[in-house]
Amino acid sequence: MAKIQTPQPVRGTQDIFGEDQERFQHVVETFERVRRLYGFKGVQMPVFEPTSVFARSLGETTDVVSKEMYSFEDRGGDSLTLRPEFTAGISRAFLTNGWQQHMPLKLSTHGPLFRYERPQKGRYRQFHQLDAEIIGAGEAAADVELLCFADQLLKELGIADGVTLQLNTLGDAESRDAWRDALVAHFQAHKAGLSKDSQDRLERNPLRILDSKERQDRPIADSAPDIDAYLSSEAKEFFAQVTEGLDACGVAWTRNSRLVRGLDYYRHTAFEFVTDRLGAQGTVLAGGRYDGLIESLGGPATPAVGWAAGIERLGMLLEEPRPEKPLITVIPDDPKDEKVALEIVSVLRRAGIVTDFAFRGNTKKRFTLATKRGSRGRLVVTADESGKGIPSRQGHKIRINEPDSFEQANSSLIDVVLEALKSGYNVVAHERAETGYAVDAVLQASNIE
RNA sequence: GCGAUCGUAGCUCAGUUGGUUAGAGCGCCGGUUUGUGGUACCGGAGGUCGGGGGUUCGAGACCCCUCGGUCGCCCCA
Repeated sequence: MAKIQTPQPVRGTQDIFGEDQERFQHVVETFERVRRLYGFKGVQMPVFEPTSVFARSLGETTDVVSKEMYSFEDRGGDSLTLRPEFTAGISRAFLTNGWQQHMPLKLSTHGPLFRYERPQKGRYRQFHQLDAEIIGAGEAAADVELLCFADQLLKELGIADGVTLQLNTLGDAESRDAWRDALVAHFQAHKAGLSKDSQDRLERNPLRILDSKERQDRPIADSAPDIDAYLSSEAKEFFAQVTEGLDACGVAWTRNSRLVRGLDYYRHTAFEFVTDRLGAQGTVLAGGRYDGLIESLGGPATPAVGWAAGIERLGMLLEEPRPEKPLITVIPDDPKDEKVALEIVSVLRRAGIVTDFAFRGNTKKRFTLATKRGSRGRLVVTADESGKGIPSRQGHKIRINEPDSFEQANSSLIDVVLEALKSGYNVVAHERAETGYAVDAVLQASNIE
């Protein structure tokens, strides 16, 4: 028989399972909880959009657009792109749904994004982000609220230690353009001293030379003019309001005048929460103000701010998550007892008890499984010769034990389980078993049909 | 796209300068033991050594190509 080649996953994709899945889930659940505290509405977006949505808003010359997008033609001949980020799609939705009426609109979402990049740890071709945006608010208070949200999220995830908020302003459109011209002039004058990468950047993305890691670029980048000299008084005032607001909220920040954004649409506030624990993938949450974006998509001039955070990266920073364990495993003592056991399982689950049903193998195997899954207690269902048990069948009793507490039969777990069983049965009798670390009980159906 | 490094059982890895039937631990399956089943002991299954080509009497080890992982650059969350 010819052996067929097993399929490989697509490069840079991941199957998230076990502990990774628990980390992922914890990040998303914490995000969902905190965003409600701040009054952000959830929203779901399509995973693909017309290519022009991203091409126009991100800037044609950016790396993301020019070489990292998953773009394809559909059967109707339209060029579509798997979303490489959230902001452009949300802006498009804002326009096509007439969400102007809800301004200022606070939105949040999370889900998969796609970028054709070289995979590394914490960087995938299909990756996942949290996202928060405030659309239609030009006030610095919107920036402050968004940053407080981010700060609280990181704190509640327990990863704020070792993470610093770096803050900068790119000024309004005029400030930014004037600064950019000055930078280009400065770098042009020192072009010969720049690294090859940075010489390329001079054409495409001169702002990026500022945070170059190339040693030979540092003196030139460090001596480049700061934005401050080019800020209009309005832009200066705006940034001051943001920093004062952060101080009022108790959010720690540091000014990084070398912090810039890669995408064209950013104005004013730019920020990154950075950790030193993830190597080259140190940025854990980043964003800024993008007042020009919606206009560039053909809409009315609409101020907006937002951020995004990598779920995988946040998950990697989390403390060891405690695994999900069933509270109790129900074990029929004999195949004949399975139906009754299932009935009990249903009653427990409906009463809110996390219950596992051991359905494979002999009784010993079922106990082994209960141990392996880490359930705190076992509930064994056995036939009861006294005939006092669950009516309409021949009579059953249960035995509950908790292996971790051999000495204490009257543990809280046993009480909790007995209490839950009362929602479906009358517990007519229960007593400590002869072995000393278990409780036997007889159940009687409480509502007889 | 560039540079470095790695790829042996389901998992983590060992396999000495190329040399007979490729090993261990954990996990899995079966059995014995045990205080309700933790533990301990015995046995078993499972590998075309990422894939393809080459050098050689002989390759898991050497060479080339290719596909993946990891780290850095680029870019970015």
